[in-house]
Amino acid sequence: MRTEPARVLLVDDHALLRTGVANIINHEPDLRVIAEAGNGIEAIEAWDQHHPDVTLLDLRMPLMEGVEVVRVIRERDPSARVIVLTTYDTDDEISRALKAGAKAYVLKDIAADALVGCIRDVLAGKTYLAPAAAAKLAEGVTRVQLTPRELATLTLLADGKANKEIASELDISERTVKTHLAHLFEKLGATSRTEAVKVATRRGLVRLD
Amino acid sequence: MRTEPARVLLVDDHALLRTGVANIINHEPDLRVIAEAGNGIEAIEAWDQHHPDVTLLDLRMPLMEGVEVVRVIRERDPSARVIVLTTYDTDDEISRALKAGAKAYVLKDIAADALVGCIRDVLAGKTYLAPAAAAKLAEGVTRVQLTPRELATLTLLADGKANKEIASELDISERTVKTHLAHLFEKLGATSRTEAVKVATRRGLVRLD
DNA sequence: CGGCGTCTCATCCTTTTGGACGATGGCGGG
DNA sequence: CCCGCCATCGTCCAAAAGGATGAGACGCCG
Repeated sequence: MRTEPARVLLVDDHALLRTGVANIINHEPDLRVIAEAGNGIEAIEAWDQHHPDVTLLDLRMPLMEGVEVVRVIRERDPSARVIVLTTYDTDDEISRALKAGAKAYVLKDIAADALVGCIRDVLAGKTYLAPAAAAKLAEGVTRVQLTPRELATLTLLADGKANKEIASELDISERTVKTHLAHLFEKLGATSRTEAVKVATRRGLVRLD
Repeated sequence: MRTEPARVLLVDDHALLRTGVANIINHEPDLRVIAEAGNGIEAIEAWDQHHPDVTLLDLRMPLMEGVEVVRVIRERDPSARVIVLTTYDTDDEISRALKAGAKAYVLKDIAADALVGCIRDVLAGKTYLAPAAAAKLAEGVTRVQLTPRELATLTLLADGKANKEIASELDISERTVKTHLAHLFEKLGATSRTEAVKVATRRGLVRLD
């Protein structure tokens, strides 16, 4: 006798991609997409309603970020299995997703059978990292750890603000802003603000879009 | 009697999305995917080989940019029909794609039936713009037109280079760099280099990744 | 031919940035 | 209780950036 197929929740803001993935999954006798969601809020609702065996989740969605969704789901059920399926592979996003409790991190250029294999692995209790993602993490052994204030400063910096404006927004002196900036330059290996923004963007610490 | 189904070439570096879209298209009796490609080079090869009735094309691909693919295809056959199917909607990419000869610009969050409708429209000789894309273009009536030197300066600027380095790389005086920068600030509505990078990135004039 | 835009460069000057010292208070862990 | 990390703020100074103003050369288009 055969057991019931594993129940999959599919979350991505691109309907076209959902269709494609759903098709691949439903093609497998042991897997079945039981719900879809197009943003983070819907994802949580769907998860509450269905309690799927595994959730395929995009980061970068409207309304609620993917990492946050992972966190909420794992809060509801610490044994929940979430696979992050995304386009981007900055070391920051990868490590944040894994830290939040994702079991796997795969990129959207993955082949269909590899994705299916990954889902089965995760259902079997294993974890899976896309080679590219693993490499990014490895090189990130020298991971930058920014303090809250440094991150705040960096965010405003990337927004094109001047030191004076940053100081005023954070309600600190311009001198302190310079200190944070000096630390940022140090940690990011940059020598100027524009270079810092470039490096931070590459690493996924801030986003300009 | 019925005519042969229209032949579609599908180009995207995400295999999963190709599967999804192919599935949707092949579901329609009057459409058929006759080839797929995962990057720009393959796309040209496939086009040469098959001369499809319509090409669905992602911008942002490895090896060869989508806009360039549009250009090459339209060079081969000025009546070729290309639909750009992408995730991003910066006014710069939209207008460059249309200028290169794309017949339609749709985003990946489009619904399946809308995509099919768009393909039929284009096959019928019409054009189609995603509402979001159209809006971006409209607001971009005040489109910035950068001169070649300004763009070169902007690119190096976004790479975090100092004026002196930019001057040396472009083989001009630092003074001239400042002039270009001043013009850039003027056109982008920025007052500092970091702000200029932010605005330029948002508009799709440069990319940091 | 006579603008118009682009690219080039200059000088003068102010503001901003970033580096080099240093210094205080708080807080958590060994 | 001390050490290290974080956050805060100072001064002094040199370099970089940016604004004001002006100008010569070239090419294109009406």
